[in-house]
Amino acid sequence: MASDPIKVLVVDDEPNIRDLLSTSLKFNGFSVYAVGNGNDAVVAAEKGHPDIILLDVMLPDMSGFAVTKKLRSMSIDVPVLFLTARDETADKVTGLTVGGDDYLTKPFSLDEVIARIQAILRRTQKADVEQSVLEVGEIIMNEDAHEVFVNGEMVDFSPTEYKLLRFLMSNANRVLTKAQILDHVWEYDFGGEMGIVESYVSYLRKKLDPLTKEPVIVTKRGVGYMYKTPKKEK
Amino acid sequence: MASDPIKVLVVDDEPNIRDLLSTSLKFNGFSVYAVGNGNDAVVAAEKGHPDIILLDVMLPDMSGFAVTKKLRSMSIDVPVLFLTARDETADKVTGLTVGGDDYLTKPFSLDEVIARIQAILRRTQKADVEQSVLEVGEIIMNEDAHEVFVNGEMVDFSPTEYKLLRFLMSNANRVLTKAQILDHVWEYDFGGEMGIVESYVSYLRKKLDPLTKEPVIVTKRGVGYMYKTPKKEK
DNA sequence: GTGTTTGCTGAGAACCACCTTAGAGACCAC
DNA sequence: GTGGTCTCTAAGGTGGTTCTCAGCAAACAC
Repeated sequence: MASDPIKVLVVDDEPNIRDLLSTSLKFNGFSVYAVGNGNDAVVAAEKGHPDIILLDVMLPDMSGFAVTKKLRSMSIDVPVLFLTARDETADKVTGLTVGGDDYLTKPFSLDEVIARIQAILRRTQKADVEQSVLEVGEIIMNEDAHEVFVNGEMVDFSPTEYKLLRFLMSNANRVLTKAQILDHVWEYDFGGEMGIVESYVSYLRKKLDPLTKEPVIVTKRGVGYMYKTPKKEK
Repeated sequence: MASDPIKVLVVDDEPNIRDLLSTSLKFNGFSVYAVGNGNDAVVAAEKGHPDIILLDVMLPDMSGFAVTKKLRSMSIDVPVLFLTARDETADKVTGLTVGGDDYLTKPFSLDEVIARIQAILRRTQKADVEQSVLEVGEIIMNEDAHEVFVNGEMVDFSPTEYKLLRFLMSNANRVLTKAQILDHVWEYDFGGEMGIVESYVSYLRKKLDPLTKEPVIVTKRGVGYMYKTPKKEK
């Protein structure tokens, strides 16, 4: 977070998604510009020099692929994170993630978006982003390899468990409410109850606690959960 | 409290709640403007440039979500603290804590409102507010972690105990009547007796006094209670 | 001193938050 | 398909939390 903020261009025709992404990304320190169709996207990419583009595949005027093709032909090599509906993924997206590109299926979770953006920027070295290794307390999380080591021992996690742990770790020593956790770790259209957070915290504890000196995830009754490190800092 | 006062826009269709919040917030040094429906809220947010909005989810003309959506689409990124009825929480909460936003269920306590507002402003760094660490006398309260240290030793408190202690500490060396305490720490529709304040003061003392040199909560008979620090500051 | 008021505290009942687990169903790999 | 993993729900159990009450102690007034 030292130098200039990372510039993100968001391209999606659904205002809801656009606002959701804008709000979330801005809050995470990115500079965001959002447009709703392909033509505007090309213009914005040309003039705004974004560091990365979040690009919906289905746009009203032209496909997201056409947008990138146009950009490449203009020698604009900004990396792209495609957003696709679940059924578009298999056949269409394959082979598109050339270069540093990647794709994400809708509905996604906000924490996942941030993580993917940082992964792409790390790979393309276009900007200084957070380390790919997140080390907090007794746990080391390697974002590139998707591996977690607890006091030197590797532990397997399901995708959701991994995302939850990452969110807790990146907010170490701060209480997070179940609503916050739900909003960031689960997909944005999740319609279920907050009890699922309790379940997944339970799963994490079952795997983590046998390997740590003290419980790392503490319950703040009536408030939420907190990933706690032994050392106390301000 | 150095520079300009923090501007709060209150949006609620119930005049009682509006007055309650306005009075309380003004008394706490905020500059308050209150409206009763969504359209007025959008106009007020546009013209008044508030630092934060307290927004009821159920409004007569449009939902609180629609209001924020409209604001976001106008690139007005002011953080929002949603006010929801208890039964709305479960299904509707998803997406509320995106960005710097947060939510509070009705009925709430006034002290909680202040604390949440300060927490949001702290996170979004939109204004200079109090530190997240409240240190008064021998007690250190970390608001982010919801942890309290008494002379270096961590002490657990229930949510109500915590709120009471926070209220006493933030009014250190000032006598608070039981009625004041009840009004600020308990939910605004609490129907019980003031004896409960005595009970909770007793709970606090039982936990605090063994760790402090002298009692920190003193009784002013016939008046109320006071959190007392050894050194006296203005 | 006596009586009255006010505050303190422990006990207990009702409630609620949380933990854990089992299981149904979706999804994926082979 | 078939088996396995993963997600999510539901339900029982547990202990924490809230609040009331009643008896006792302390302060006060006379």
